[in-house]
Amino acid sequence: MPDPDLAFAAHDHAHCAQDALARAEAVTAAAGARMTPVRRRVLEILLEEHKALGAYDVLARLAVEGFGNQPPVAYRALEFLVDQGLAHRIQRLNAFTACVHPGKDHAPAFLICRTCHMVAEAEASAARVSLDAEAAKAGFLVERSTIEALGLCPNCRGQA
Amino acid sequence: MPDPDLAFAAHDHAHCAQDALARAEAVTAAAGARMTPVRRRVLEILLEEHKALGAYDVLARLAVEGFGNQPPVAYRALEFLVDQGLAHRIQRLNAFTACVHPGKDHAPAFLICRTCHMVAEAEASAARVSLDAEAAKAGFLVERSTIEALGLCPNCRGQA
DNA sequence: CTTGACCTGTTATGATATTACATACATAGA
DNA sequence: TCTATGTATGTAATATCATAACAGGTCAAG
Repeated sequence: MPDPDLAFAAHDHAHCAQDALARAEAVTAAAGARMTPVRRRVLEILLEEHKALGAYDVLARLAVEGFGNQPPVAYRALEFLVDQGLAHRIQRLNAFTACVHPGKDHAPAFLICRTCHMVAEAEASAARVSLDAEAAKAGFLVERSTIEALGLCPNCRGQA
Repeated sequence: MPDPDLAFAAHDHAHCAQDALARAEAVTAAAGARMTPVRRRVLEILLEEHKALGAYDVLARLAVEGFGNQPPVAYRALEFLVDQGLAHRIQRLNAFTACVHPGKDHAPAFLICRTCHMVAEAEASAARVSLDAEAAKAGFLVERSTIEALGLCPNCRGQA
């Protein structure tokens, strides 16, 4: 993860989002998957901010733009994006966020600010190694793991 | 955590559960909290197996036993138990599991078997240290974190 | 024996997610 | 080009998870 925790830092977000979108196109092309209008639009919506959106929030946006307005429309597009590694599901929030580093094979930790609700990705490999090792002691084989932190982002810390 | 990953090992479960219950009484007494019939019963239900139960599963059990049969009855008892550290919420499952080590101040990782659905607690401090450090690099202050692993428990690995 | 805090129960509703089925589209093979 | 096949989308209906708001009951401190 070359640009850690981008989300909290001031950055050219238009560029950030456009870059992620371009990479997403490349990723799906490489995987032989189809980046359809709904899917692209959902990704764009998620990319607008470094926050997590609920499926119904996304759905509402889609509906006014003439896409379907039933839950499966949103859930399917979101599932596709998650499968392709273009978005992540935040368990703690029952919500979804665009991946900032599409293309990289990664399983990040998420830093969720309880005040401004921004969500950043953080490198999680060290934590995962510890977890896998601890699980191995019990004979448990970890296939996937969820690591999410709730707390205060640098900006909100300053204000408190 | 002195008896790591108890859940997956053969053990005298009646004793395990009874011990947890006894400690729970001690914990609540020490906290000046009330271990009422509903709350005790919910804890007992959770202690019957090393699995996670949804609030509505618990509620159904309560209802046939003459307790209230509306969701808040279960959610309130579960919330109480979680607050007291007597139960944990498993985010990934939207479900709850009894704490195996009540009284110890701990924030474990959870090992969730995708086949038999058993849930074990594992030591998470090393992983937490890594996570906190990584977050600190971004200026993020971690207040609480969720670490959950999905995979195969020793028993189910054997069968695969 | 009353007051105040807390617990329980109920109604109602809100929020999140999936199943099932019908229709439309895209692409590879005849 | 046509058409068969897999895949994507749209919709209705329903399942699952969770909370707000309020009424009544219990308990223990003063």
